[in-house]
Amino acid sequence: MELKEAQEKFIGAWGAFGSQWGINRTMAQIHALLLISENPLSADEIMEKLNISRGNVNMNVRDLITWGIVHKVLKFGERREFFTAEKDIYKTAIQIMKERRKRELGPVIELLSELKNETYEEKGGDNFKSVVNDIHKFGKNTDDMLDKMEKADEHWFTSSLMKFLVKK
Amino acid sequence: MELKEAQEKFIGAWGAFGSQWGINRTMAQIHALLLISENPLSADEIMEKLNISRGNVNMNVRDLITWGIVHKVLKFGERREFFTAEKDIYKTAIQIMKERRKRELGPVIELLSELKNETYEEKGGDNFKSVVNDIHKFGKNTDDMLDKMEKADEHWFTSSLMKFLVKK
DNA sequence: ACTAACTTTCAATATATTTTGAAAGAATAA
DNA sequence: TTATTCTTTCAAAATATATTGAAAGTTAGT
Repeated sequence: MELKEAQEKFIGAWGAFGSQWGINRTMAQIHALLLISENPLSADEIMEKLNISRGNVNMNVRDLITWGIVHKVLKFGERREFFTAEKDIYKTAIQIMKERRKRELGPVIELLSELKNETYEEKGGDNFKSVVNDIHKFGKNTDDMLDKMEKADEHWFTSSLMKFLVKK
Repeated sequence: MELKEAQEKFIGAWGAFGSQWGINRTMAQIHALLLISENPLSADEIMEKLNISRGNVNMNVRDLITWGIVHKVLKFGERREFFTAEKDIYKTAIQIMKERRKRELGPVIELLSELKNETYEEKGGDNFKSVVNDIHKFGKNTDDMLDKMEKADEHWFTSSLMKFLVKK
């Protein structure tokens, strides 16, 4: 196989994978491209390699930056901006979990707390109350776990956690 | 707050949450509705409560069934089918992880193995090779972890794992 | 076999999301 | 200041996804 072909397969797969998790295909592809590039790339290079418009590159790169997994790189004597992705896959995964936790899990847990503490005039709704309680508990557990993971050092995940879980 | 209002809030939130994770809003709402219903519901009841068409209910319910988190319930003397959701939130979460693992993680790991074992004529692509290796390793770890979780008993997650992770 | 009750299918339609590209905005250099 | 290079914005267009509903299919009772 040619290297280029392998790289394109990788980018395509990463894009497809991302889009099953609510990340748009192009954003995931840009991430993949930056991940495997030897050097930071300019907007023009991304446009060219992925065959997408300038506006599209700009929007998705900025979005990746807000996710904290892509960074601007300034080169001396160059006016343009270059972009690079965090290469440590562990850090990247933690960063994504951290963001999703903040953006999505947080609001849900808040609503569940609210519903949990609410009182109702009517009788019934026992199953509703118990489901809300259970999900709230589960959500809190998950939230605490993610909190711990975020605060843990870089290799804790693969060392302690994985050993605990996998015990090979 | 009225019970009904609380329930609608819950269904809405669950739908919004799901759609950020690649699950369509209606499917997530049907799931939420079945989750909090005291009794199994018929297609007509789902149509009515969520204000959606018969075809939509049918397709999404069937999809939820293939995910293994909603089940058909037959009532004696009733010709229609009724549907209910697994009420144990832990089981539901494990089931979703199990399915996603099978459907999405599997294929990606397979591609990564393939790319990893590939040999290239050209020089270079060192970063590409190392990224493929790292993601492959990470993917395998995650896969092993999920495998362990699936095989573990029902309360392992909240008991052992959570205690290990959270240590409150 | 026939009918009534219910379920499934799927082409057409509606809705939502993504992408484009040209114009406006910013930064730097001359 | 003015030109040049690069970045950002955003309305319009393209694309993708979800939904409808009527027709076809199925099942069970008479």
